[in-house]
Amino acid sequence: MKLEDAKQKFIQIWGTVGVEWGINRTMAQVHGLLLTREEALSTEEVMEALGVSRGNANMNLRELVNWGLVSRETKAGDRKEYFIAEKDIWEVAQRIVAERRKRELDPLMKMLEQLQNDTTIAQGQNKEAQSFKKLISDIHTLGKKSSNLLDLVLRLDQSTFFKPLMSFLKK
Amino acid sequence: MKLEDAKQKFIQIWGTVGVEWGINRTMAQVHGLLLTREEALSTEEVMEALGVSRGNANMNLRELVNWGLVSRETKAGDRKEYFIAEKDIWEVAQRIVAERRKRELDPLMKMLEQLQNDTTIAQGQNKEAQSFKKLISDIHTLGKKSSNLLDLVLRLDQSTFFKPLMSFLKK
DNA sequence: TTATACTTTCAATATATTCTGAAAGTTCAG
DNA sequence: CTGAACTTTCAGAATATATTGAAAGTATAA
Repeated sequence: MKLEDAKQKFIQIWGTVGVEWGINRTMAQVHGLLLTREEALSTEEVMEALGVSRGNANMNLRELVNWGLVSRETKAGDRKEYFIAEKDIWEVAQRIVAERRKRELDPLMKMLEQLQNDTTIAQGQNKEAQSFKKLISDIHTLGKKSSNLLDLVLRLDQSTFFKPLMSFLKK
Repeated sequence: MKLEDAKQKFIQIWGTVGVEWGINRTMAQVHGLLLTREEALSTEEVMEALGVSRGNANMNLRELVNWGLVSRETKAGDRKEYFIAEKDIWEVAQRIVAERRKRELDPLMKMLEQLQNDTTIAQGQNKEAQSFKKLISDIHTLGKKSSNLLDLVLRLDQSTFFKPLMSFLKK
């Protein structure tokens, strides 16, 4: 398999993975494309390589920059902007996890707390109300624990994670 | 806030969370509904409570059963099937994590391995090919480590996870 | 076996998401 | 300024996903 074909295949795989993770396909493909390139690419080059429109390329590049997965570069004597992906895959994973926690887990916790307040004030002590409160509380606790676990993992540095320092992770 | 309103709000929240996680809204709402009910509900009751069609209710209940989040029940002298959710939230989380790993992470690893083979055979030793191989290998390694970490977490029992036994997770 | 009670399927429809591309906006060299 | 080079926006079109509901399928009691 030629190198270009392999890169192309990787971009497709990355796009599919993105969709499974609830990220849009083009955004993941643009990310995949930039991961395979050492040099920064212009919007034009991304459009060309993936066959997408200017608007689409622009929007997804911006979103990748927002996620901290891609950064903008400029070249002297050139007005274009160029885009380059963070290549350290541990850094990439950390940013994705951090971003998703911020967007998904944190708001859920807030909503559960709100619901806990609303429910605590007005409920009687009947069995049905009790078990509903337990449900909310259990989910909240699990969310908090998961969040703490993510913190722990994010605080590990790459070498700690990659080298089998924790015996748990060996094999 | 009345208990019924609070339950209703919880179902909406759960639906929204589901969508963010890439699960369809109705499936998450049905799950939310069943989590709030001690007794098993029939398809009719789910249709009624959420205002969805028979086909939709049927399909999403089946999918929840596939995920192991809901089980079927029958009552003596009654031909209907009833559905009841697993209430142990730790069990719920384990099943969701296990299912997503099976559907998302495992296939990704397979595809990366395939790509590694394809690439190793034919590539030269130029710098570009080297860094592409490193990219694939880094992603593969990270995936493997993540998978091992998930295994560890799934092997913990609830009390280990919920009680602050691991000093890491305290606070 | 037949009628009834129930479950499942799936083509048509509705809804939600993503993409396009031309126009408007911005920046900057000259 | 002015215009060329570039970026951003956004209404409409295309695509993908979810839902409906009637018809077909299945199981059981009598």
